[in-house]
Amino acid sequence: MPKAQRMAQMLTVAEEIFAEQGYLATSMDEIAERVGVSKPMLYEYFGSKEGLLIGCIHRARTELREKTAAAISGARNPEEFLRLGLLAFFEFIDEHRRSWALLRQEAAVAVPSAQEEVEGIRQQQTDMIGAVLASFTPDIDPLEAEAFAEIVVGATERLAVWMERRPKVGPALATDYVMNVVWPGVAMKLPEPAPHA
Amino acid sequence: MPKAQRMAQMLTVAEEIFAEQGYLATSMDEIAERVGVSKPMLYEYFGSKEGLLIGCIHRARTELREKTAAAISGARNPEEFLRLGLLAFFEFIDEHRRSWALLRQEAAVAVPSAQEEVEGIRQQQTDMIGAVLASFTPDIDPLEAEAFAEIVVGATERLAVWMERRPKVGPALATDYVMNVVWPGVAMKLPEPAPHA
DNA sequence: GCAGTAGGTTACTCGAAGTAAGTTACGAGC
DNA sequence: GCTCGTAACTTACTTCGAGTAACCTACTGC
Repeated sequence: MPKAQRMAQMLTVAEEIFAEQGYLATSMDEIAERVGVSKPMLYEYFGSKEGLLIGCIHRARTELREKTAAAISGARNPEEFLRLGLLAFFEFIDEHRRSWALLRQEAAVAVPSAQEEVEGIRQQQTDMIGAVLASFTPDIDPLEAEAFAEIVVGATERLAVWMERRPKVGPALATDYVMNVVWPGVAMKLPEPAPHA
Repeated sequence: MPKAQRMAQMLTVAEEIFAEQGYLATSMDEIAERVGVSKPMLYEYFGSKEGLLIGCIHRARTELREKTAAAISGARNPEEFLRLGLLAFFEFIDEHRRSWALLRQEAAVAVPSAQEEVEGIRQQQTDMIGAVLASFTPDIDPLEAEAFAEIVVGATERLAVWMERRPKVGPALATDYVMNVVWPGVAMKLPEPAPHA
């Protein structure tokens, strides 16, 4: 099997097993076996167990970025921008329930570099939100804008975890909850009273 | 050395080394050596490496609960309640910068039971916030109240991490930021227009 | 002065990450 | 239609660290 295809397969299998059992409890031999290949192949392509984990996170991150970019491209005002971005995120999580737990929870633990990958995901989010604020209300205190972005990301992540325990709460409702809490505080800082498009 | 004292010392050393190097990169031999004792003593008192980690988290959790309880005991209205609780949290984080990274990031990774300990911390927080809302606005939708609590906890955690990158932002300012964003959305649901005590 | 136990150690096992060295499949050039 | 190079793969290790068995020692109450 060609390299690219094999790597993709390895990532898929690894993501699944990591999510099932946790990073620590999973052995490279086990992943190799389930891929149908021997352990050194994993090392050939990913360098280390940590490298494999990072590969999983990186792929998810890329996918999330693309979906979000597509979702927000049509927004015309900051509220819509934020809402569409949040919705894209929650939908992504909803589709990846299992892997999500892994990427968020497991990754953090082990390796500094996996940590960085995860932070990269958050960076994407905070940058996006920061950009919304800055473009629509240029006179906002930059530090406060940054804090706001972090708050929204934190709230969103937490609600994503919560969503898993509350099956009745889907992406749309989760988005509403975040917007309800967070938007009034922002609208007060906007130049015009937040036009509803 | 008596058991209780030795255990406390072990926790202190473990917390420090885990925070420095990460959970995975730390060996039990290393911790034992720095404590000045042999490895089986760690196993005698904590059962496993995971047990040791959980011990660290548990101790921090207990301390946080006590500080928070003390801080909010004097609050007279929901806004003050929330503000004092947030402040206590940020101050706790501020005092434990190093350990904080560990408890939040490392714990998640490894072990299901460590995960539970960390969730226990969040549970404390969400329960507290949920209680505030419920007691002051009894007619709120319970699911929405829960969502709100999760949002506040997520926002707070995220801002705590951010605080470490922004040394100028201390507990007081962090509390303000969270309140600024989050409070207007809640105040709208309160029976009276949120009296400032 | 002796018994029991709290606090401690040395010296192992075992499993999993990571590696060295070698093997097979297969397309390009003659 | 053979052969050379390389991409894809394997077997058989080494190494390191979690966890354990078995044994030691000093103090405390009787």
